Amino acid sequence: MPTPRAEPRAEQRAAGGARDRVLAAALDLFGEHGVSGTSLQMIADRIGVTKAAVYHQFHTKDEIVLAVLAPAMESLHRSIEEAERGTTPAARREAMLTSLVDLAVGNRRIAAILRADPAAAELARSHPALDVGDRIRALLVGPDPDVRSDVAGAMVGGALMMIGAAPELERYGDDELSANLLELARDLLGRHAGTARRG
Amino acid sequence: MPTPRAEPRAEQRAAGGARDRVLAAALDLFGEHGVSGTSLQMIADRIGVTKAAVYHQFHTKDEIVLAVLAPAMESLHRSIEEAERGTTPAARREAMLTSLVDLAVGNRRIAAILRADPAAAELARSHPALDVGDRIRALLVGPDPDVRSDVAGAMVGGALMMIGAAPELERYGDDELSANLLELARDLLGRHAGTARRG
DNA sequence: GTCTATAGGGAGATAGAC
DNA sequence: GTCTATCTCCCTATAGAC
Repeated sequence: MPTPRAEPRAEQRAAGGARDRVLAAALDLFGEHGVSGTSLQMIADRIGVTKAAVYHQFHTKDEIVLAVLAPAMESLHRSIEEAERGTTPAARREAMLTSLVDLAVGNRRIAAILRADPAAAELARSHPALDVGDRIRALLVGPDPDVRSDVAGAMVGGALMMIGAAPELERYGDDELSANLLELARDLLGRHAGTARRG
Repeated sequence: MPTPRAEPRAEQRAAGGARDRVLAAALDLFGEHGVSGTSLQMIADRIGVTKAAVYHQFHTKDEIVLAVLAPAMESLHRSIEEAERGTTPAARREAMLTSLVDLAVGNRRIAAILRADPAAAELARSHPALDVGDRIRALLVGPDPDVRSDVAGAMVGGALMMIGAAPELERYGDDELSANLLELARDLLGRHAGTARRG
């Protein structure tokens, strides 16, 4: 067979090209020091090149942040659209909750980044995927929640955001963690489903 | 009667002295932009003085961060010590949970700061009050938790950290919020109390 | 794709006058 | 307690050679 593309060199194979190595290093460092606390110099040092080499891949720091967050953002967006197609409130809640748990567990470190930086969260909102807090909340607790549902929804959201930062959960695999999170979250949200009347 | 102390001037009365005005501005700005995202220039501008005036009160930025966090840290420390004096696991859990909810609700913005910056969290650990994650966890879920209790404990911890960042909860008063949080957290943690055996 | 070199600005921090 | 002025360092970002 012919060679459609040149073989990547050893350093590139490690993470699939210079661009990907930048993103991998950025993901690490954002998690350790926050986005504001991470400089391009740190990213360059981590992969053993100079700042200028990093700038050849991404022209601004914001581009790097967005590129790190993009896959999770897009996945979240697809999950919301899909959940909104559910025909009953319970079905919509269950679909959103399942996707959210999977997403949070599968991207523990990205959740930690969004948790960890107001600037990053704002940047993410410029992406057509994360001005979606209201849509997620509506899917989880309905359009007009009472206090208790509101608090339960915030607890679930907060818990999912924080799982990446909990050292005692690192020893659990994705499947085990997801199953337990899902069960407890369902419990928290579902307890009063259909009975949430006021007065 | 004599005058034991000079009257504070008008600008000082607003927040009780220059030092307190710095701390108040810092609390605001840390919440808005994170700790790393807040410069001394921003703090100085907010209260209408120069950086040098701020440096007269605190010799480093870290000092400001610690001073902002200190009251909550000390309160947390006292709560842990008190909870550890409980005579049964259930009593210790209940004491810790109650204090934790009160603390988180009463200091929503400080929780947001700790949530929002790895550097701030690390700084806080240098204070003799917040290498205490393990002690809190032991009080909430016992010394040898199963998966489910571990996840439940992390959910409660995460939820409490995030409540300051949830816009939909801002409209609730402290009492209403505390009551609902406490009830739901108790539920999450207590469901399996005494039955958490393995094998 | 990576380098050296550098521009331009804002960061934390200090000195000394008022 | 606050100011002006200044220091040093590191940041993001750019230019141009290899």
